[in-house]
Amino acid sequence: MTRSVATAEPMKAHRLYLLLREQILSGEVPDSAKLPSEPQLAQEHRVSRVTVRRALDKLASDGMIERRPGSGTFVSGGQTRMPVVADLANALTHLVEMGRKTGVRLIAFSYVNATPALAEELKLEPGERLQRSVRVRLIDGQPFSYLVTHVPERIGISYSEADLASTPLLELLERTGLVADKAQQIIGATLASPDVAAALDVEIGAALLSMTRVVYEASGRGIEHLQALYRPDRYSFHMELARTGDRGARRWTAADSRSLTEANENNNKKNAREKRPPLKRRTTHETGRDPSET
Amino acid sequence: MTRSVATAEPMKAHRLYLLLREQILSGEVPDSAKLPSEPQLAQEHRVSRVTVRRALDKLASDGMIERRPGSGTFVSGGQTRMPVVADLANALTHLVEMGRKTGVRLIAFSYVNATPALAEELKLEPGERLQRSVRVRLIDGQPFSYLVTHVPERIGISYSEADLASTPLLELLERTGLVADKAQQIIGATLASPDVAAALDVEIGAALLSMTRVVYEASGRGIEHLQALYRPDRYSFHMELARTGDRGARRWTAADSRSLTEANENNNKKNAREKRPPLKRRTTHETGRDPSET
DNA sequence: GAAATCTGTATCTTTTATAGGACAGATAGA
DNA sequence: TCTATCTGTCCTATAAAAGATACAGATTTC
Repeated sequence: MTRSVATAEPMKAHRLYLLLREQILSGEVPDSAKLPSEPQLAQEHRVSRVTVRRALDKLASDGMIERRPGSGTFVSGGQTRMPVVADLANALTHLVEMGRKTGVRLIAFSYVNATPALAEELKLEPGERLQRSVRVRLIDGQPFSYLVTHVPERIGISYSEADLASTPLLELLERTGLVADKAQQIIGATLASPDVAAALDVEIGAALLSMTRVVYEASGRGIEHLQALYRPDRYSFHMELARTGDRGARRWTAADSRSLTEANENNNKKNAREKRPPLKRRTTHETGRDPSET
Repeated sequence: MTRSVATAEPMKAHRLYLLLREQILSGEVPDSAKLPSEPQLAQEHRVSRVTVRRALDKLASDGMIERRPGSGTFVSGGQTRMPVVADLANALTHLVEMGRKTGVRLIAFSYVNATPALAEELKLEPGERLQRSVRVRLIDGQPFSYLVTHVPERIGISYSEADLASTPLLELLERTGLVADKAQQIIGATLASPDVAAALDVEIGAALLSMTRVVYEASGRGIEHLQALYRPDRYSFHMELARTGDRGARRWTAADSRSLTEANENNNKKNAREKRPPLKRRTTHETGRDPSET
């Protein structure tokens, strides 16, 4: 229960903007292709031309489209997102090796009581003390993931706040002698709430990839609960599958992998955004701070 | 370029509604817990109480919360979503075995020219003819996925429109003697555009899980391009991971799996929604139809 | 060169989401 | 019982998003 709804923007226009933006970025609308005319868009989307116009204005100021009076509106070149790093199996360990600068911002750090849901997932007693931390990961200075982790207090005290801002949590855990044995991941999707929207530098209603991961040690007790939110334009899950087995019992075997997606250079144009509301962080009793990136 | 933006709803209210809904459904706010008071919510989220009220009204009409004058607003019991079926590796083949009734609705069927993006992904010539089909999968009568598939024409003609409405595409392909060799999947997130929103029976701005899959035959040529959109409350990707290897070279090995999520029964209450706009399907030149479920 | 179809621009109106109060009735705790 | 704190209701005011319309200038097409 910490979040806030704000922003007063032309809504229909903004929606249309997000939609078109997506279609362009995803390559659904080819580069240099001509968009439907404003009246057409207006009709198709059941809004007035003024609204369409507002959406296109935004796209134009993002440098994503080019408007040619008399002829039409066109998609600017080089818009399609391209996956860049394919990072096998786990984490971002390889990113560094690949020469990308990653960073972490510690946003919040506190100790809380386990909610029933958390306790159940971690297989702990309800109400048990947990260390809660909120971090944002950056790649080349750009935020791409928002991580909320919960770790049993007895484990959490073995490392410092500063450690969190510089070292992957799993590594910290294993340093303390704990052995991660198995884990469970669930991947879904959510809307960006205002605080994560601010942290990830996305619009408030934007779609985010979400991953919930619970790591267990051999004894079966949970040692880490991670709730991660990713910017889908900067991070996505990739997997290569191979067809194995004979007919009748054919299967796909997965070689799971994740990958970062190259941020679109064009989007940095007008992205010195106007609206960065005076959002109040740490609404509850979190002792927050913003350590420098690593 | 077929989509429409519509809907005139209280926006901030709606956003707040979605947010709270999520927090409740995800168990972030425990069952039977007391929500912050209306004035509190108003302050935290920087909106007026009227707006908070509208959001809560919606939640209440969904049966998700219970309001007790004088004391507060409480989360109704049995809200947390529970995963039900864990379907290993590929597809939904196991669902049937598990006794769930699945169905397919064929929404559109046509032949189109490959866009550059499609051609590249499928490793075909740009402009090549493709069979395009749009389907919606149902589980127990409830839509959970929206599938847009593209298949090279020469392959597509080997089965009928009716086949599509009754048989999984991959099976159809392999029936024709084609051998799927490898595939690539990318999982991300998107916003629901009006047409898919209608098809999946979700709100228009809702977050959707998206998966893009390209299947190749041994020769390396693409034989299927699938763009799938999932309702995250009904479908999500699950994976169990095991920690393998010694320290220094430890890895997570994945046993990929997906799972369906039990739909929340409470939501069927007022879900005879008012607003189901007279959306026009098949905006382009698609010959559509709505075959009965299988 | 005329017609059709674009985008650019400007003005005016309608609609409505949101804010901000005031107040009654219910409930819980001191 | 008194007080503080809820939700339930009703009202008005304001800001602004969205719609409607008309027209100028560019471009393409025939």
